Amino acid sequence: MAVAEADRTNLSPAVATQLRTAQDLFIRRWGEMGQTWGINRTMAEIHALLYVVAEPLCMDDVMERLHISRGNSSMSLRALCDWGIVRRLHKLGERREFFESLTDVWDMFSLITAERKRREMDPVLETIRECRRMLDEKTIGKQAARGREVQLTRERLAGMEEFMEVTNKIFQQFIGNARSGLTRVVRVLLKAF
Amino acid sequence: MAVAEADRTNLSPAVATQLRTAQDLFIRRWGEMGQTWGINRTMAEIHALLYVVAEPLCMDDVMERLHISRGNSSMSLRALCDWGIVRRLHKLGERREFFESLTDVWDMFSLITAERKRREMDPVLETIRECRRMLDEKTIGKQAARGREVQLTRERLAGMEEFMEVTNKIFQQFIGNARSGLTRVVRVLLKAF
DNA sequence: CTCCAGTTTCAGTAAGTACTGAAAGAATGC
DNA sequence: GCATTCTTTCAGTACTTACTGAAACTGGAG
Repeated sequence: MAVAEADRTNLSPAVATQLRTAQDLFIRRWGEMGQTWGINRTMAEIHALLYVVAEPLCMDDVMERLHISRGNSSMSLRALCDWGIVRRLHKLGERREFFESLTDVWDMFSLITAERKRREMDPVLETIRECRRMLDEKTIGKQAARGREVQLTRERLAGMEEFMEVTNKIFQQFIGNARSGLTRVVRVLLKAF
Repeated sequence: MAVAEADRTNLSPAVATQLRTAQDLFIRRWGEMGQTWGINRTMAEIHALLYVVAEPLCMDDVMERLHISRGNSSMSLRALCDWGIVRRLHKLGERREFFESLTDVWDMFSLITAERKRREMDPVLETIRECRRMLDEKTIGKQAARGREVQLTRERLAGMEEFMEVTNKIFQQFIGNARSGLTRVVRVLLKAF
């Protein structure tokens, strides 16, 4: 149990409380932020917990600490593992499984970015291309393609496509490069401006 | 009315249908994407509509085109204006108001980025700093601050703070620079890697 | 095989969010 | 002043998403 583990350390009760308070504050805020970015609160909280305690926890630890049900823990932990930002961990001689967060924030960011790009940006980009195809000369004829309204819409679609392609390229730089990539990016940027 | 306006143009019915189909497809996808990023679907759809038709529309146009109520239109349009990505527009001799989207995608991105940074990242960063303060030597004493668990949590919080500070700086570059800033960023990046 | 510790699944429900429609409020013109 | 046209607000409701808890499942030990 986590309790037994806590006992191993020699934190005074006052310090232990302070530690927990600080962790809880972080967890709460992280959960709130997740929500506004389209990540469900509990999932973000579990992740924050695993990240901030910096030690593998089992499902019961998570349930107890965040006051959530077994079912919820199970599903959320699975989702976090699917994202790749949490790992399952077998301790030798232990029957139950433990979970730990990735350590490196930059790696986490890379994983999340890559996944969201794939899930949410790529389909939009594809749709925009399809919309443009529906309005190009080959499809509706040269005459029609010159109509004022068609022209306007075509321009807007083109503008959006260009934008998304560029942001895609930026993401591409982050993905795979992770920490080294990002810090390099930042160095370059801060110098360039 | 928008109908009268459409009549002014000489689109064949077939082309008009095709145009509308393409626009609707874009609007739908944009709405879906918005949802997954924590923006409500209708708001994203209204924005997509105003952007893609590239002509000012009045509230009734919006209601009719997206099949939403007057109340919903009113609130969503107000929110879009608050974000600054949609503008109110008076046509001379017209009683009702029209709405148009910003034209430049890069400007839109800047506005949204700035606002989300302010609303969602800054408070988190402040919280992390507060958590760190709760666990520093001055607050809990030198001895306690060296406890294993306290150390671990402190390291994690520090890692996250560093990350958020760097991403903040990147955002900072975009905000205000908008198009020129971003394209410059991209050029630099593509050269550097 | 059965038992048991641990995990997953999922129907039902609670909580939260978005939307409508009607009523109140503004602004314009007579 | 009143009538007309357009906009906003908000209580009530529909819809969506998240969560629980119990039952089903899994795999190791006896």
